[in-house]
Formats: sequence, structure tokens, C-alpha cells
Amino acid sequence: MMDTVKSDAPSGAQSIHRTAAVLRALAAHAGPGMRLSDVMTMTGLQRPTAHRMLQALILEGLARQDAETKRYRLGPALFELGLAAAPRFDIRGICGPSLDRLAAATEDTAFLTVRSGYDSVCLDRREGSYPIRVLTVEIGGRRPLGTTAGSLALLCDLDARECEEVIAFNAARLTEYARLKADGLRALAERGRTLGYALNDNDFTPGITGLGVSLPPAPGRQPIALSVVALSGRLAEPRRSKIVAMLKTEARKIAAEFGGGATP
Amino acid sequence: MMDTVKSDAPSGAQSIHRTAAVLRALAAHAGPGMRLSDVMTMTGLQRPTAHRMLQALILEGLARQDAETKRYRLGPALFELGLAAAPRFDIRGICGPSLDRLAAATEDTAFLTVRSGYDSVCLDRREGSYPIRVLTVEIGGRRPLGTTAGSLALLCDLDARECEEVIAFNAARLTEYARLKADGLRALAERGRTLGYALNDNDFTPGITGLGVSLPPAPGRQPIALSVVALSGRLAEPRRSKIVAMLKTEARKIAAEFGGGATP
DNA sequence: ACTTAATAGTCCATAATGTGGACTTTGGAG
DNA sequence: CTCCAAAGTCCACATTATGGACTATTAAGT
Repeated sequence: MMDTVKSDAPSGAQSIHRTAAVLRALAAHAGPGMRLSDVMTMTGLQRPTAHRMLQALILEGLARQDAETKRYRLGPALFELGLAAAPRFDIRGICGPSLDRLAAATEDTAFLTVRSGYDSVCLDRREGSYPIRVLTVEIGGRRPLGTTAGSLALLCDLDARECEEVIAFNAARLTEYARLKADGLRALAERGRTLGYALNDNDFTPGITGLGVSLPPAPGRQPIALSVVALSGRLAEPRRSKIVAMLKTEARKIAAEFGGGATP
Repeated sequence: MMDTVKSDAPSGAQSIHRTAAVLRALAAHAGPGMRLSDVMTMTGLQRPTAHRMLQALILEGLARQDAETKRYRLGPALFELGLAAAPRFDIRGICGPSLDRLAAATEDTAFLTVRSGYDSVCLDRREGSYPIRVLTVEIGGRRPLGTTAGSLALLCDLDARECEEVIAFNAARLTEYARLKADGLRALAERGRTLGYALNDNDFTPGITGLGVSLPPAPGRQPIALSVVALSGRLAEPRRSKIVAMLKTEARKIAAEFGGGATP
């Protein structure tokens, strides 16, 4: 079984792990939706199992099925539950001003990214004024950790053991989101650690590059990163260093905000 | 087993129904969090089952436990999944202007509510300028259908069979949210249907009253209601009729908006 | 229009998963 | 220090969920 479900001891909780895996898969393909066979391959579940779980999720409003295309998507109940969770986890208010400044100053696209297990999630984004806009990830979009500039910055912060665990877990699905195999990603992470910022130039979408910086990890707070993505030509030196400096300044400002108010 | 899990045939999906019930319970007590025993009574699960499920949810980031108080809450993964679902289900953008107008004109609190299974969920709210603010439900707050003005308007729209099913299901937990028993709620729903709007004067919080109006139900779109809540004295005739008229006008405007753009 | 291929959906005997009665641990109040 | 309530744990057992094999449906090819 090609297991996309967490490998850790799911003692008496297989079904919850599988359910969560299905929901994550649906979230990762929010746009077009997923066919049953997509869900099967993404989660490693058998056909009847995936089907039965999806039907149950639909009954609970956690998923939906397009009657015409048969494709599955996230359901309204998930949005509603998210709303209840938002007061504790929605940091867009705190980080918004930084994104505004980054997008305004660079004229390119600025992203706010957090870690979520083996994935990263884009929480917010701002478009700059430059006429060619690079919009690689939607708000709410999930990616394997490391396949996006912000995401890569988060991966660089992990210790060797954890980093390897993430890469190993994501190995199979890397190519869906990046022109990378496990060693390529390992190399990117290594370079990021020496540079002090994440430089994502794997050209999955050729001609664009991303710069990512993470907030200094704080206990109890989930890992957060800021990034700017643009046409590669616009991120050559000396502009690159300037943008990295701005990212670091904004990251420090946000970290300071968290120092005051509590964020579980 | 006092079953707070959906009664419909959960064929091969008990665990998903139970999981969803736990998540809904956590969402309904988002503020203070829930103790393990609260989860047990709210869901009808045994202690070891509830505990094991919560631990699994925590592993997936769908729940959290306060290390000090041991209380359980919704986790960050739920906010992240909600973000991915938001583009399809977040109607706050469409309804915001109506809430603004209602809050401004009445000077009281305006709510946007949708149905979610046997519950209603508050999606948005606006405070008016009157110095005494009535804030009965938070954004994201869940209530048994009928225990809130908007919620009651939604209940009134259901056909007899469905209405009775909802009331029967919620009977046990009504008193937690309203000074009502099943027949009391039946009567409120009945009155709402004859009046043409929901009038919530069960005084769970004494001295306040709510007026609710639902959008004409449309196929494929989930049920939506608008409501205004205020000190009872401020909702006597002739003001009451004026506010009801405003609610109906805004409901019509929103319904018209939906006519144009699609809403799954 | 007919054949083939691919995907969705269903059935049911089987065993692995999750269950819950009973027990232990923790922590707070008197 | 003792008592009580709540959290957390263990493990024999049977209910639940599993998946191999089958059917139904839809799309594509000639």
C-alpha cells in the first residue's frame, strides 16, 4: 500500500488518519476537484474504501460531489468549522500589513505560508503592480513542504531528522508540484540553510523564481514564512539581496507582534 | 447510547460520523474549549473512544489540547482546510453590504446565518451604533437549529417531516442554548410560519429579542437567513414591522445577487 | 451504431480495527 | 493527608470497516 497517510503509530485511529488524508487530498486539488481514482492514488486507499469514505463525508457536509462530472470537492461544513477555528489561527490580520509593504515595494507577489504536517499552506497573498503577475499558489493552497519558496524556508528550519522524514514522506508526490526528486529537494534545503534564505529556482514553471524567509521558530507557535515570487530576471543581484533584507525585516516585525499578543 | 451522531444509516462509516460529531461539538464550544467529559456527554461516546479519537485528531492538527487545563479545541488544520473551501462557500462578500445597511439603519446587531445539518452557523455579524450591544453568537458559532432568530427562520422553511426530524434530534441539547423544550420550539416554528418571519423571544438571555428572515430557498444553494437582535423594548411595534420589512428587502437583494453568479 | 476502454459504484465473506468495561493516574479541594 | 472527580490506559472481544471480485455507467474510437 503506497501510504500517503502519516506513518506514525495510528493506534486505534486508522480511520481518522485516512479521513484526514482524504480531506487534505481534496484541499490540495480544490480548483478542479478530484475523481474517485485520483483520491485512490493520492491516498493509497482501495476503491470501495475511498468511495464509502467520500459518501460519508458528503453526508456530513465535509465533501461534495459535482453531479455532472462526478468530481469530489471540499464541502461547506469544512468552511464553517474553519470559521470557528479562525479566531485562534487566522494570522492574516497580523501579517497583512507586511504583505502589503512587500508587494508594494517589490511590485511582485508576496505570500504568507505556514507549515501543516508534511505540507505547507498558503494563508494569504498580495499582488504587486508589475504587469506580469506570478500567482503560483491560491489562498488555502497546499503544497508538499519545500516545493514553494515560503515552503522551502520552513523546510530549512527543521532539524536533519525531521527534514529527512518530510522529504521521504513527500518523495512520491514531489513531481506533481515541482521539477524535483528527493535529492534535488535535499540540495535546495541545504543551500537555503547556508544562504540564510530559501531560493526556489527549480523551474516547475520555467522563468520564475521565489525567495522565502521564515520567522525565527517560537515554541507553541506554528512555523510561518514570508516569500516573494517573480520573474527570474527580476530577482537577480543586487535586487535579490534587497528583497531578502526586506523579507527579513518584515519577518522580524511580525515576530515582534507575536511577542505581545498570545498565539496558540 | 444517547446518540448525538446522525441517525441515518452510517453504513461502513461509523467512524467518520463520530469524527464529524466530535468536530462539531468542539466548534460549538470554541470559546472555553471542552473537557474530555464534555465531549463524552455531547457525543455519547465512551471515555476511551472519545480520548483516542481526540488524540488522533490532535496528531492530524484538527484538534488541540491546552496543556494546562486539558481542554480540547479545534486545531489549525481545520482553519487551513476551511481556507481551501472558502472560495466556494464564503458568501460574506456578497452579504456584507446588506449586513452593513441593517446594522446602520437599526443601530442594532445584524447576523448572517446558514443551515449546517441539524445546526445553524453564524457566518458574519455587524454591530450597530446603539450603546447597548447584543452579541449572542460569535462568527463561526454553532447552535441547534431554531435557538436563534436566523436559525429559527431557517427551521420555519423546512417541511413538516424534516422540521420534526431536526427538533427530535436536538431535543436533548436545546436547554443548553435556549429556554425551550421540543414543544416550545415547535410552537415558535409554527408562529414563524404564520407571521412570515421568525420571532425569537424565548428569553434564554432575558430582555432580548431577535427577528429573522430567510432567503427564498433555492435548489443547490444552502439555506441562508438574515436577522437583527436587540433589546426587546427596541423591537416592539411599529419598529418591528419596519425592521422585518428591511430584512425582507435585503434578503431579496441577496437572492438577486445569487441569481447572477453561481453558488454551489 | 457497435465495440472497447476507463471510471464509478456495489456486494459480502472475512479479519482487522476500534470498542468499552474495568483499572490506574493525576490534580485539586477540604 | 485524604478524598473525590476527572483524565488517561489496558486488553479480550465483536462490531466495523475492509478489499477482492463483480456490475453499471460513461467516454472514446472506428
